[in-house]
Amino acid sequence: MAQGNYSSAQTARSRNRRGEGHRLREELIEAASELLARGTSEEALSLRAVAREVGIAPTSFYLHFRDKEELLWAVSEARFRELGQHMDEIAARASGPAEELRARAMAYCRYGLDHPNHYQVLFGSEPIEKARRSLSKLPGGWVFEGLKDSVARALSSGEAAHTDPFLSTILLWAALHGFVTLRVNKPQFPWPPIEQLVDATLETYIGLTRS
Amino acid sequence: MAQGNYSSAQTARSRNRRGEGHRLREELIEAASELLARGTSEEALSLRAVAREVGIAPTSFYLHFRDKEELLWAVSEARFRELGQHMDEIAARASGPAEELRARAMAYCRYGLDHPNHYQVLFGSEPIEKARRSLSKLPGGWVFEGLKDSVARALSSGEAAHTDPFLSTILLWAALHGFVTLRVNKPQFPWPPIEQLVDATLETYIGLTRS
DNA sequence: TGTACATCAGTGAACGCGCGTTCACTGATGTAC
DNA sequence: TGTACATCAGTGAACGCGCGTTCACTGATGTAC
Repeated sequence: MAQGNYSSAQTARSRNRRGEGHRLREELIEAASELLARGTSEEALSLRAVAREVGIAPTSFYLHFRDKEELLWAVSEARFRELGQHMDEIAARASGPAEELRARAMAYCRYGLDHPNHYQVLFGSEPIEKARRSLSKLPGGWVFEGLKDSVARALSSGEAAHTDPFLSTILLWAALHGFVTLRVNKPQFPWPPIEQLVDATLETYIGLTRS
Repeated sequence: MAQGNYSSAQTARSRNRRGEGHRLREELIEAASELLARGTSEEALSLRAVAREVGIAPTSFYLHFRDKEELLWAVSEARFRELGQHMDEIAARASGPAEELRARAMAYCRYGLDHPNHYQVLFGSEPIEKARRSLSKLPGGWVFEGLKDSVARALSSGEAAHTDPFLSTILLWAALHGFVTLRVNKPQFPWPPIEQLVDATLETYIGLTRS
């Protein structure tokens, strides 16, 4: 009897109860994230590897996703939620708009440096849907909006109240993105501590000075 | 008679003359670059596709490279040279340190936006050799050095002569890198013109004002 | 000047692998009667 | 309470593909004598 051998799965999987087939969808998303976290690149990630990780037959993948793109879309939704929550939590502990913005910026960098392959899914590849959407409907757009609000509060509480928050946020975002991705991709470069880079950026762009 | 069919090659290739086998090496580098320019991603690039493009048997690849990594290393050397020359040429036409720095920064962005997959090879992936090297020996390190010199000249000719050129160059580089990669990866985002972003960056980091 | 030969530049068949995707199928379980 | 059945959650065999890599080979050409 030639039985399937999905040996990667930790526990022999038992099928979901009737009406709970959708749970497999979440399992697939988390398995894909796990493989990414373990070092598989977004491009190298295969459906078969994800199925193996979950402990199902390769064909069962199609019960919940049309293809890899649809899976990665779902992964990015989940990871964006995670990044957003992470930033909100850290920011909530800060006192005052300046510290909050700094906390948000640092949380963003930490997430990218600690989860480079998840970060890559979020910001390092073209999303599937090319249709134009409003900014907040864009995948992860609300993370940007959260940052922008924080920038706006910091600006209006400081000396640079006249500066355009939208432009400032773009400049800040691009800087943080640059720090994260270059540091990940060029680890041999003599990088200063990330805090120094973030502080220098906030100081020059937003006019924040370290308290 | 079953002959190999390397149909991708434009012209039927004739073998190199004795003592000129090394020419195939250059052909392979340029073929790989061409495929990247046409949209194949760095990861998806295959030895067989490169061989097909050149018009040789897949096995002939091994006459000049051990594997794909070695090929990509050679591609990045060639493309770094190209980027450096491009920046130098554009900078040479500028008048004064401020305009020269602006020209360099814009040339960097233009290169990245016009050749996203080449840019990806240069700055978007980990190089093979992990050994620590001096900055100028790092692949493309001299491009950074050129930018740093330009930053230093602009700084000392302006009002911010006290600022550290090394740190300023890192901040500038990361900002430019962020503009390029985010714009490429998130084309649906309402980006302002690249010139506006670069000018705003130079103004805040280096203290340049648009003449 | 003629020829044997070494070398150089590349070939061609073959391999095993993992992949995405298809198709018809299975077997447990909840439900209608 | 018992049972037939529909449905749901997932299986398993099979396919063709392109890939990296191996190995022994070929055939043109320059060179030594």
